[in-house]
This record gives sequence, structure tokens and C-alpha cells, in this order.
Amino acid sequence: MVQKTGKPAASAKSPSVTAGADAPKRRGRPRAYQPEVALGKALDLFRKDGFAATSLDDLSAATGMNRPSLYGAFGDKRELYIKSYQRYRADARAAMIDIFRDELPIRKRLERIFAVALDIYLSGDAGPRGCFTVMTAASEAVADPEIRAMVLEGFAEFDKAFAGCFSRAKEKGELASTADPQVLAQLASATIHTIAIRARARTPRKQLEAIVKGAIDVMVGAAST
Amino acid sequence: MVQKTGKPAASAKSPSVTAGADAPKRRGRPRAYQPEVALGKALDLFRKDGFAATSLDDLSAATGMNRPSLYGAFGDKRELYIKSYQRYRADARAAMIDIFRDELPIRKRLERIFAVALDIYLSGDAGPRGCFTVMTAASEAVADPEIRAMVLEGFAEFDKAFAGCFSRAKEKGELASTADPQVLAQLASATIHTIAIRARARTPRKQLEAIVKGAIDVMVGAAST
DNA sequence: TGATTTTCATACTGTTCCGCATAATATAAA
DNA sequence: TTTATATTATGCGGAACAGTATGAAAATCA
Repeated sequence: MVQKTGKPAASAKSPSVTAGADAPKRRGRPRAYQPEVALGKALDLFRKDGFAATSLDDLSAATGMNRPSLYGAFGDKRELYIKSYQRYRADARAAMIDIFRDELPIRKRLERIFAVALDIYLSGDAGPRGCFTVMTAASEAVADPEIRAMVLEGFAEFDKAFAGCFSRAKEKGELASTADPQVLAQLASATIHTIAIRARARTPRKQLEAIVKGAIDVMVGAAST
Repeated sequence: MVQKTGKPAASAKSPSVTAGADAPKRRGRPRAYQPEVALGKALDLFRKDGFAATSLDDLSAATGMNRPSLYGAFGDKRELYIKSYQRYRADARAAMIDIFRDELPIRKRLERIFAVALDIYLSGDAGPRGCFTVMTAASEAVADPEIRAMVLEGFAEFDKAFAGCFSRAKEKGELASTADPQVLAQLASATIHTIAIRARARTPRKQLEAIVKGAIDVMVGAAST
């Protein structure tokens, strides 16, 4: 009695995002897709091609869901885009949060953060996909208040996280007493932005790493190596 | 008997960029548009909406040229996009080149460069238009080699110009002997990129100026104020 | 079993898209 | 004038687009 329809939902992937807890015995025909997986595919597409250049047919093909199912599960194209972006942000946050929290020497901390960022930006079968925020969301942000709010929140989140790192480093005496954590944080964010953009234009990883290294040198003080 | 057609050959293609002096006496029905003006309008549209979201009807309406004329003058949509981008780059270069050359103190020089950049990114009736490179060209760069080459060249151009500034400043003793012009140049470019992106998300000018000021402080050494 | 519910699969609607074919129009040359 | 040339203006054609209507399929419940 281990059969297929025993308890499909609660276990496997985690529909926790939408369905609060368990889904005990749904009533009708079972879904042929996993919402989380499908959203991941949609995210990849939007990130690669942007909003306008990604058609619902493309999304349908990539997710394996036909268009009516897409609408049923995620709403129209814009809603799907926004949910994809939320998912991207959640993934990125999950990949970074531990490093931001770890009590490492500031230099090491920055190195790890930027390394993870590079991993994210350079991944992709058909070339580097860059950063969702920088590549497409920022463009949509001018005209769409909801997307704009998310983008600004993303910037602020990074600024704040970096500022926390520099503040603590300063407390621990790793930085000069004249160092301004706020300013350094904005420089760190700027470094994130510049590697995101350059990655998209296929700048080789080595070169991006050199940029990161240079930026870290300046931020933590080249002398303090 | 040189005439036969006056002197078409020399000026057949473009009666001078600004349609200045001569009247070449073109043969057929006169154009109802000025190519340079039309290209400027197209550039605005592409910059605002990106490649995919800008339709030929939009371009036709904005330029006042109907579609066949657009094709005749600029080629297909992609060609028009590339020409728009070239024009953007030329405009930006023209706006910056004098400042990059002027022998001002490094701090002043940087201030002026970033001020011009902000003017470019924040202009626009329907909200800030951001930077063409960062907003749309970088996205297209993954898949389109020609656009990618232009984008990379643009990055390199900025890096080099900034590096020149820092090199000279170092020679003049404005910077610490340990300063690395290359690294500082990449930081300056990163600052350009971060304000371009943030501008697109409607970050207020004051805030962008604060970011610029902080970055300059770090780059030229806050102490040397 | 049969009724109910939920999803899948197909196909349709009306619009918009890009690129071009055709014809009308306005100038210079003969 | 007439002819040649270069542009404008109209609009077609096939494809792609977003979103939806309709009915078949697959599960649970009675």
C-alpha cells in the first residue's frame, strides 16, 4: 500500500509556499506537474530572455504545463513573472544568508559572498544568465510599481547585509576607524552589480574574480592583507 | 562635364551628420524625416522598453516614419537597434570625452564625470531611462555576438578612460603610491553601473549622488579631501 | 458502480507582430 | 513637357502572441 497516491503532496518537494500544510487527498485529477519545479523552469526562461521576449508557449514548453494549467496555477504572464522573481530572490537569499551570518574575517566573508554571486550569475547551459534583478527586473521597474518595490527592496537588502558585515568588522578592529560601513556596503553592492552585468556579456570568470579581488582589496584596505 | 548628377557620390549616403552646409540636390521625392532625428527617437524608445517590447509600429509612430521608410533607412529591427545603440554610445562619448581629458584634480574630474552620467541616466519624460548598455544591450549580449562585442568594448572604454585618470592623478601625487589605477578604474566603472541600475528603479538623485560621493571618497582617499 | 471534482488537452478568438509588395507622390533631369 | 528617380502611403500575409472556452481524462466520494 505504498501506492502512488498515498500522500503525494505533503512529502516530496514542499508545496509549502502555496499550500500551507498538507494536502490530504486532493479531490480531482492529480496534477501532472510540481508547481515548485515548474516555477523554477519559468524563472530560468524569464531570466534568460526577459519578460517581453518570453512567450507563454516557451513557458509552456519549458514547464511541461499547457497554457490553461499555467494560468490556473500562477495567473497571467505578469503574475508568473513576479512569482518567478520572488522565487529567484528567495533562492539567492538562501544561498547567501549563512555566509552573511558567519563570523568570519571580513575578507574571507566577502570572498565567499562574491564567489556565490558569481556562481549564480555564471550558471546556465546556454551561456551565463546573469542576475534576474539587474537583467530584467530593473528594466520593468520603471513602469511597474510592484516590480519596482521588489527591486528596491532587493538593493536595500544587499546594502544592509553588507553594512552589517562591515560594521562588525569595524567593531572587531579589522577595518580602519575612519571606515564608513555604509559607504563600503554601497561599494560592495556596486561590485555585485558590475559583475552581474559583465557576466551577462560573457566576461570570463577569471576576469570577474580579478575585479572582485581588487574591490575587496580597496574595501578592506590593501595594506591589511 | 563632370556633372551628370552634380556631385552625388561624395555625399550620397549622408548629407553631413547635422545636415549642414551643402544642398546635394537629391533626385527623387524629398525625405519627410531627418535620419539623425529619427534615430534619436528610436534610441529613446529602445532604451525605455528594450528590444523585444518595442514594436515597429511604436518606432514608426515615434519617428514619424512609416515602416517601409524605416526599413529603407535603417534596415530591419535588429539593425535599427544596433544603430540606435551606436548612436547612444557616440552621444555618451561626446558628453564625457572633454571631461575625461581635462586636466582637473582627480576628485573634481570624477565628480563631473558622474554628474554627467547621472544626467544621462535620469533624463526622460516618462521616468528615468537608465543606461542603454546596462538596461537592454547587456541582456541581448548573451545571445547576439555583435551586440556583445559592442557592450564589451563599452566596458573596456570606460575602464580605460578611468584608468587613465587615475594614472595621471598618481603621477601628479594626488593618490597614494600604493594605489592601483586599474583597480580604481574598475571601481569607478562599478559605480557607474550601480547608479545606472538604481536610477532605473527610480532611486532619487540625492541618494545616487550620495553613493557617488562615498565611492569617490574611497577611491581618492577620504583623508585627502 | 455512478456522481463529483479537479486537472489536462485541444482548439479557438481577436490582436499584434514583422517584413514586404504595390501604388501614389514629389522632385530632378532630359 | 516627359522621363527617371527616390521617397511616402496603404495595406496585405503569414506567423506569433495572450488569454479563454470546451470537452475529455483521472482521481475521490457515495
